[in-house]
Amino acid sequence: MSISKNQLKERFKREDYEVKLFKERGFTRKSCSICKHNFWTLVPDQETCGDTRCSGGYQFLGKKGKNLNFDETIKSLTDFFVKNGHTAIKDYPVVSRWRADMDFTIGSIADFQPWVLEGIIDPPANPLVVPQMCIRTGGEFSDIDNIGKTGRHLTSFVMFGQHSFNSEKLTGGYWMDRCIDLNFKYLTEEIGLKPEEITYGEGIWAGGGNFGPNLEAFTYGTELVNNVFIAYGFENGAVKKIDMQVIDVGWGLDRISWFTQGTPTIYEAIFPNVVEYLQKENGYKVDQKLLMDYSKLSGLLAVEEAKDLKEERVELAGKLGLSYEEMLDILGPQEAIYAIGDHARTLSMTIADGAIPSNVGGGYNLRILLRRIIALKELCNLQFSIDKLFDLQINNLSISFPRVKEHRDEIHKIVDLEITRYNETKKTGRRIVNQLLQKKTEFNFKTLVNLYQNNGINPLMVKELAKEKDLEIDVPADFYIKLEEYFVEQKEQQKEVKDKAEIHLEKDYQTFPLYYENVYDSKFTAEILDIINDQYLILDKTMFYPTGGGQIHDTGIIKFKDKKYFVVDVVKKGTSILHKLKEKSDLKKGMSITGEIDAKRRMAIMRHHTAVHVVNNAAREVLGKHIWQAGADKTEKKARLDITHYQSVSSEELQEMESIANKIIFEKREISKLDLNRDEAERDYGFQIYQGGVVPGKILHIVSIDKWDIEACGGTHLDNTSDIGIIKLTSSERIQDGVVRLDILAGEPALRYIQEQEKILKESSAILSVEPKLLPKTAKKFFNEWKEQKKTIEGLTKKIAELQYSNNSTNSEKIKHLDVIVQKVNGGQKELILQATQAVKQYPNGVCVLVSSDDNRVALVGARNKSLDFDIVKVIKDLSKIAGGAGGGKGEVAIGGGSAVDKIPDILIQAKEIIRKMV
RNA sequence: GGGCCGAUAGUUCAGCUGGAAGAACGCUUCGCUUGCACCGAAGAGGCCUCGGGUUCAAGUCCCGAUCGGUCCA
Repeated sequence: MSISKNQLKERFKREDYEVKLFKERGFTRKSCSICKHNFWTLVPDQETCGDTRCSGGYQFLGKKGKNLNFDETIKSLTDFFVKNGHTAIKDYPVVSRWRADMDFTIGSIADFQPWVLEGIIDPPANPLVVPQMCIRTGGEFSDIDNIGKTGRHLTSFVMFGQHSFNSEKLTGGYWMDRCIDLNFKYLTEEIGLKPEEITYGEGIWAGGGNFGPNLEAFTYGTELVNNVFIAYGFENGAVKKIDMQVIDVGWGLDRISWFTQGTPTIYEAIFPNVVEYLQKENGYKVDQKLLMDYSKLSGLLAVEEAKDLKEERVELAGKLGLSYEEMLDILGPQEAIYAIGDHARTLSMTIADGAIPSNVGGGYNLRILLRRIIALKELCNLQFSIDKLFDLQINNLSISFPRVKEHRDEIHKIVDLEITRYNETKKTGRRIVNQLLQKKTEFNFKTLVNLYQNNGINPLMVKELAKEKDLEIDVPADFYIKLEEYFVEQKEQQKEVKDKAEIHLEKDYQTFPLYYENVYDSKFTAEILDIINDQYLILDKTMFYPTGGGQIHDTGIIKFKDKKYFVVDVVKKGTSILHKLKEKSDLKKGMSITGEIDAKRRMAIMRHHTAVHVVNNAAREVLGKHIWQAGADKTEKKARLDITHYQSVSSEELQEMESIANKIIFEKREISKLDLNRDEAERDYGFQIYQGGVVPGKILHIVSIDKWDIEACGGTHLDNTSDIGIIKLTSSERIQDGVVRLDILAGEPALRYIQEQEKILKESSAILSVEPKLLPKTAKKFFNEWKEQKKTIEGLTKKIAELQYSNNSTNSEKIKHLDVIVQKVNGGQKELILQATQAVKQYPNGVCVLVSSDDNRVALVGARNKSLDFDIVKVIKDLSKIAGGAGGGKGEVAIGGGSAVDKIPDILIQAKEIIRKMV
């Protein structure tokens, strides 16, 4: 399946690109004198293809055209294509919940993957156009660091998708001829280009295992739009025409708008008021001619080719007649302003669609964007209000995407919270670096990596902090490259995921699901379509729900005549539902069986599942409109609901949700279920229905709780909320930044939980002989008393020790010049230490060994007077050996012990013996 | 999704190869002074996050959980 682009290129010949328009108008096919790519033009002596590099940069800057702003451009394109037989559909959210393989919508075609492109469901219209806002925070197109520097890169942009779908069963589609006709027509008639100003460059597009030819429209040194024709794929290594051939034209809407206005950069074209605001607040003005020259050259920066951007920019400065430093000085703030505008726009859009800055997933990219806004603001010492900045971008976006302004409050709240968190991190970072500086730690690579990875302090920050202390720190120039290598090493060590052994089906069977008809039914009859390995039963229809959509499968029995077979697992494979029997069986294809699901278990599962839907909206009511379901799990015993939220849920909030959820039960709300076509459902209810994430298939099972919650959900649900009985939210935890997990019990398990809690409460209060109401107060009292008594004991032990050894009449024994005390006492290790040290204080030549049997173990402590030269550690070590353990210590005090309690008398004798031998 | 780091007094943290829980600030009381981190003295304040394990002995070593931070895709 891996064929290089060059190999692909050989496949496509002149006839693959020569569309009707080229023949009719007399376009000539030429090879670009610079990049050698083929292109089509109406100007016979044109030498170059028209791409930016080959044309020596952008030629349209400063040249006003149609002057279409962002929103006018959307309208212009929409009107044109609708007029030409396309249906304009509503754009999709930028958070791509319908796809498991990515976080954000990265292209208009993503709206139709995978269901439409795989032919499973029909496109909502054919042909169609969609103004799709897209987010790209990384990759070759928009390395975040380049935003603002190249004049053309954005992290959010509208890809105005023009799509035509062609397959055997679809009608209305068109292919290359009409596509290029329309393309040419729009560029000439609507944008006002002269036919000879347009060239079409030949290219190959490849992605996702498919490929096809593409024609890029160039004019005035810029690519305006790429017409992609996805036609081929691979099968067993051979190239094959695919069943669904798609035209994927993604009009770079922001760029078109820029082109028609001829502003220095794309940023002035699409959010002029933001650029203006940021400049005005800072009294920043830049020479327009310099800016224009700079922008023209910036367009040449070959970011895509992974060259060293800095090197190129040094060159660029030279061309402007400036040194690199001068350029940064003069134009740096301008670049920062562009980037800040871009980032605020992306954040507004993504948060509005339900994303939250976090430490995992797509949320991390958002966190980086926000932190860049703050970092750039500080780096260039810019003055402006973050709130105002976001308000401006929210207003801008809301003209064409009105939903953004509905989320204004949450956007501000989340942004504020993130800024607070960032400041905290920086504060901590400052402290850590200062500590390291004080300790005169060497800032080597390892230290820098640790600071960066663990504390989020990048080398630049370290350098700055050091500077504040008048210290110069050497940061390796290739820090990030080295870091990259370090990551690669780590990655190689990672293990592969083990894949489960799966049942492979030879063919697709159709099992009709009975479980939607009447969810309270439990008995049915069916015919065996097939049985695999004598254990996996496939029926023509079934009431057994297969695991899916976060809901666990049913269990039950299959009966044939008088024989019973237990169903222990149910899974869905395509359109077949497999019933796993507990044991291998003698059932055969074609037999007629009766089935019965475990109705009690099913009921418990349904209670939990419906409860999850109820709680989901309760969360939205209590916490805010930004709440989306981020995952769920429903079983017989409990349910789990993960929701998107930017901070931990307090116990008060949890209780409020619980109250609201139970109110919905008391109100006996009806639950209706209906099957709708996917496109109809999306149209009527919006993307809110995808709470549960990816729902495959053409027909969606819509579950609707009266005036409360509507979701596309394949699970089984009750008919009325009152059937849930009771909902108990037992806990909430923040499983990651931006995601909170709620633990939910419904029905019987909820009751059992409450009873269990009550039992614990009663048992606890019985121990303390108080009524449950007084438990907290009493517990507190006891805890405080315990603490006080602990202290009293400590004080008393000390006193006892002082008293006991204060008079010389204690049974000390002279061994040579030493005053030796050997005693069996009571107490633990700590008390022994206190007593022993007290004892030797009384004798200038004092040596003390104390033994106790504490908790079925021997505790041994030895001490000597400070001024004495005597190895007490050795004594204790030897004695501990007798006790069956070991000991040690340093200097004046030695500690040891063992488990041989019966050896204590012996130890007492040996202690004196050992000491005697040592002096 | 994959890593990494951290949790000790009210706060910020130290605690080495396991062996008697510490500092600074804050707090209380007294003294000296009354003005922008005053000074001096005394004192209170710790289930060392939780649960297992190793050990005679764990704040310290190992495993797990919880919470927090951070980096990458």
